[in-house]
Amino acid sequence: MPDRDLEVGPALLDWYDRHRRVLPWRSAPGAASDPYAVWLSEIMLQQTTVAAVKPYFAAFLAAWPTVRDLAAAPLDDILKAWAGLGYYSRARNLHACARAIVDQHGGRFPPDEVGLRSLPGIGPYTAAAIAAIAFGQRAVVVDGNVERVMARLCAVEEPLPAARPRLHAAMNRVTPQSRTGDFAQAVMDLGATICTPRSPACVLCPLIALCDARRLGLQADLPRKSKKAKVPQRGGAVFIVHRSDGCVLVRQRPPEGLFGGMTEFPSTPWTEQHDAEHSPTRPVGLEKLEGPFVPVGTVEHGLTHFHLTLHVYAIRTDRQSFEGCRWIAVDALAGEALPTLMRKVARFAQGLNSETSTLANTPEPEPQITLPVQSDCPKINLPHPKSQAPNEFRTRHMPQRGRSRTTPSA
DNA sequence: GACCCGTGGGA
DNA sequence: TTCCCAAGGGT
Repeated sequence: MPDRDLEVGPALLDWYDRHRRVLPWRSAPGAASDPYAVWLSEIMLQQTTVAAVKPYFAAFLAAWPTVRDLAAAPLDDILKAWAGLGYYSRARNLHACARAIVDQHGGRFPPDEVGLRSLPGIGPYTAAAIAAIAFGQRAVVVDGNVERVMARLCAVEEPLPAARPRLHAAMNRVTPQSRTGDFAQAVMDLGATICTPRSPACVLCPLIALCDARRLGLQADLPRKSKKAKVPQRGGAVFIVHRSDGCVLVRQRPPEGLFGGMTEFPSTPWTEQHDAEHSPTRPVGLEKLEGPFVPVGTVEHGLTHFHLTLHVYAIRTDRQSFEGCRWIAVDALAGEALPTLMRKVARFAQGLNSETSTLANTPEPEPQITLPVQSDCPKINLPHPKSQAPNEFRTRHMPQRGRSRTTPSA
């Protein structure tokens, strides 16, 4: 049905001209877009919601208005600004990509898919998106939205991810020769607002007359997906080592892997058979640390491949140095490259710093030490290194502390 | 293809 | 509560 394929482009572009979302990284209709802004937004939007990206996009653009500014920045500044957004390899690749643009491409983005694809952090989707949106190239842009829309439009019943080649081919057939960038964003807007994963709003859809799934009544069942195994549980102990001057001990994660390059509180490895009752094992580098360990609560955190329970211990010490660690004032934690997981831990650090530890002086009836730390997690997010970034990030309240303990629990 | 890699919001 | 999912990329 090649006629149908030709109708999709005009129908969708017409809809896009009337209903496109207004987003900070989008240029005005018809205006040229800044490749740097397009690239930055595309990297941030990988597996990340528009709402989560907005404040980070604004902060980055304010701090580093051009790719040269970004390339000149220390990686750690970028990690600090990225903290909380997740998938931190994106930030490392962002930095590497900016440097490659400056060092190998004269400070300009390659205007074609092949050139873009060779840069760190730019895969098939992002290369196509930048080529189409920023450079007006005809490219087949396929992300999760596009896959869903194509699966429904063409009633592809083969489950993902096996159906990918078929869905890419469908997008290729439907992509017009001109306004490719607008078309790609139109499909994504449609997927985000109408052709949604659950209960699609077909009555509002500009493609309703062209949609095979709708015709067959399959729209709610597509795309099919192979189901995923549930995530395992892991646990560990994390230590807030604090001095009387209000400093706590932190260290950097290894440069690659989980939370690579980010700041953390020293902790044991996170294992599947962590025993909370067991005496807390000192992390590598803290072997000389002496008790008493004061259990101050637990932190729950969901990650992509496992769920983590961290048992938090506070330890007072006068030792001046620990292998691979550094001291930092509790008040300065907000400016650190702390991932959200560690910001949850950081909540327990506040109030531990005074000479008369509040832990020893606030008797509470509650026998439980475990504290709920859930959705209202720590927005201890940072002011920005260079600019004074938008102050939508700020520390909130302190967690309530459980019963006081002054004796070693281990 | 299979895994790894974060986080927050909605149903 | 639990599960799903969001403008994916790297290995």
